Amino acid sequence: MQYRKKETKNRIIASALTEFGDKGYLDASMRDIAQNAGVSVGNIYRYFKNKSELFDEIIEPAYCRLMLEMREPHYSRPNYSISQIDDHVDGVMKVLKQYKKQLLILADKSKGTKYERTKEEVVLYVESTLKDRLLPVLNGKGVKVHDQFMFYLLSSTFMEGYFTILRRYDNPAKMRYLIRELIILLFGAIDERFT
Amino acid sequence: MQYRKKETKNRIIASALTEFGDKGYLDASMRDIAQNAGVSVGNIYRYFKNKSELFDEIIEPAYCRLMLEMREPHYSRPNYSISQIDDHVDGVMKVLKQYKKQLLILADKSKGTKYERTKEEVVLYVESTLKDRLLPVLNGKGVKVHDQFMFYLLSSTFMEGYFTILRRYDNPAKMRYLIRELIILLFGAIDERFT
Amino acid sequence: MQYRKKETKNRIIASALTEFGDKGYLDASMRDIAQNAGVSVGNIYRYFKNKSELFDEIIEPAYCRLMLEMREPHYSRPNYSISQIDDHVDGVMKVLKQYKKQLLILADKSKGTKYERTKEEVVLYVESTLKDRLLPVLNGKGVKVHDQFMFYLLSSTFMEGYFTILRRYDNPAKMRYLIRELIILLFGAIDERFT
Amino acid sequence: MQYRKKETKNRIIASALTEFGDKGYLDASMRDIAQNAGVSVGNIYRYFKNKSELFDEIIEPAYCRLMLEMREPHYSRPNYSISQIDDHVDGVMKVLKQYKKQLLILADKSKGTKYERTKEEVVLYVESTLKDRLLPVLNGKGVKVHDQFMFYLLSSTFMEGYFTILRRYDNPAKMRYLIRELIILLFGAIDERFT
DNA sequence: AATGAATGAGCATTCATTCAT
DNA sequence: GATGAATGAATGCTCATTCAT
Repeated sequence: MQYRKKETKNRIIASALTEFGDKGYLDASMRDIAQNAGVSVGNIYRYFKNKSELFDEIIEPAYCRLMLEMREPHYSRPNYSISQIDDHVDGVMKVLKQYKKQLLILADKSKGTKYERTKEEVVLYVESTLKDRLLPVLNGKGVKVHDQFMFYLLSSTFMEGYFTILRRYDNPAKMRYLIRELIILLFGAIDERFT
Repeated sequence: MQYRKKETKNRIIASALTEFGDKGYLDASMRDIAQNAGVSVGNIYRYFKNKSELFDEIIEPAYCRLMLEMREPHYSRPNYSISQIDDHVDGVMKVLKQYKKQLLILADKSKGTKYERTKEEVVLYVESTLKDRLLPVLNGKGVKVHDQFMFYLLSSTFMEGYFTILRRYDNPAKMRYLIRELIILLFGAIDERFT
Repeated sequence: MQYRKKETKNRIIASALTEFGDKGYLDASMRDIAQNAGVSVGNIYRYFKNKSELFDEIIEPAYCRLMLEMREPHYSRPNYSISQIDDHVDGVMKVLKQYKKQLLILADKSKGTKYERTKEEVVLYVESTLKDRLLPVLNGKGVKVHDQFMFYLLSSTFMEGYFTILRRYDNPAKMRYLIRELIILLFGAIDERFT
Repeated sequence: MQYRKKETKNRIIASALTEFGDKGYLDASMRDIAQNAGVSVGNIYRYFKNKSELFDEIIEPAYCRLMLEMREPHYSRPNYSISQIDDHVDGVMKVLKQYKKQLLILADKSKGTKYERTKEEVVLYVESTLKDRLLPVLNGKGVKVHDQFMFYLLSSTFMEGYFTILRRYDNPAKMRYLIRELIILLFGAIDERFT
């Protein structure tokens, strides 16, 4: 056995995930986390230095995984097709299966933590890949993009679509279907409008 | 005599708008609102009965205006055109000019108040007008909509687009342009996809 | 006209009398006193230095009058008769007509002020006159009083009887009748028991 | 392990009893209770939900015991004798031994709580038993009672006598003796006067 | 003489965190 | 390893008092 009991730690983490997901970092209560974990308040502090590090330890793996995933080439290759969309969705689904709760917390419940800008980071990243992919095409066709904020808007809108799906569904098949539709809706759309 | 009364109230309101906008209702601090307004804690309570009514008094006019606006016929008429989009954008712009900060608070920072479900209300309303408008058209064309959640997703995505624009811009002309683009992007898109 | 407007001062005093009588010194609210006097908060402080001196100024005359009255010889003459009781009641009634509210405040609502021990003072004084009057008689008859606290108890009981009457009735004739009955009840009683 | 828990609770209760007894419910300060108990403010709230429940938890047992005691038959049997007085005194003494401080708080320091009318309740109850017991006797003797308020006055006076004894003495033998004297004084007296 | 806006210390209560057991 | 008792700073709010007008 290790220095800390794995099972206790897991119960704390599970309880914290729910609490952070329900109330957000700032309004989450250590007492409630302890209670729902069936653990004493003090004992949490044997496993985690404080509320902030409890949050970090729970959220960091999801954050890292997300950052890695975002850098996968199939999110930024310069053209896309149905099969590429499916690569994309496959990749996303793998992350979601492991980290759905954490990602929702990252998106909306991380105010007051060092992760509070994660959603914005992702949006900015998606925006930049959108630009890389679409601008050359548009320039090649002589289209002048009047407002580059449209890329940001599209990116942000896209991400919110994701989170809307995440919040509603657990069924992977369903999620996969809807994400696919969302991509086609938005990026089918943007290609047509700009090209 | 009124002796600065109006000006103090305005300073409190301005400070509260910022505080609620930054931290949300629950995490906003009356002490901080007072401090940033350059006013003593106790003095706030001359103007507002308590934290909850301070929030209400600031947010309610925006909420009412929003609800009225939403019921305007040009948001739900059964077909749309560029000129109708412009009606829509005109209406929205009038609300935004007055209530931008308040609407952003309504959208994301009103947890713990009676307004906490406003964004969801609006999304559901938009969803239902979308269905009313598109379903007959689609049925008329023999298109079978496989998943009605797409209406919700589109509605939610649309609203988030709005709020993204709001957060970024203050210039009305700019906002008008972007909202117009957003509508064309999403609803141009959806018509094509479903029809 | 004097330095301060008499009428305003009177309105404040009347309002304060009611407030102190209802809630006692500590729980009385300067705001409420001002409101019920139809006067601004700040203005009270032109007439009275602070809450404590407002109380003092209202209560002091009654206190002084009470102390004077208590020293009147007919309260302590060494024997008593129906006519002496009537002297007593006459004296008391004169004080009550002027100072009923104040006396009730002195009795029960002066916690936190320098008058908080007034009731006790009076009880002790009555106790001592009781002793002066009865002890010689009792000794003369060879009666041994086992517990001098009985004098205190009788005195205290007597005073509470007074205040019970005061609280209930405003009609002087009624009060006079009841006070007379109370005296006969208690002091008729004590004479018989001890003699 | 319970680790001082019981002892801390007792210290809080003791301190609260003193504080409520000194200042009354409304003016009692949780800070002061904590300080005098040698406990931090927050810790009180581990043991008692709030000020109101701290008061209730301390006072309720005394209140219940008092109400039970009051309904004992020997307080209302239609005639009385020395032995019955001793039953009465025995009963009262048992309550007093346990709940002296609480009864004094109930009597004078419970404004702002659900117990604020307890003394009045008791007085009214005693008044009604007095009437039940004396009126038939008086009617039987052809005595006309001119003013029924005398029953209330006697009852109130009697109760105040009780509380006067309570405030002064802790010695049970002493209290027993004085209560006995008080009853004989007042009810010896009343019988003679009315009969 | 009067107003009522403004102040700030005080209140009851909560909660992340520490620590004796 | 674990408990939960204890701490104290922070919160929303009130109120006697002061002061600019």
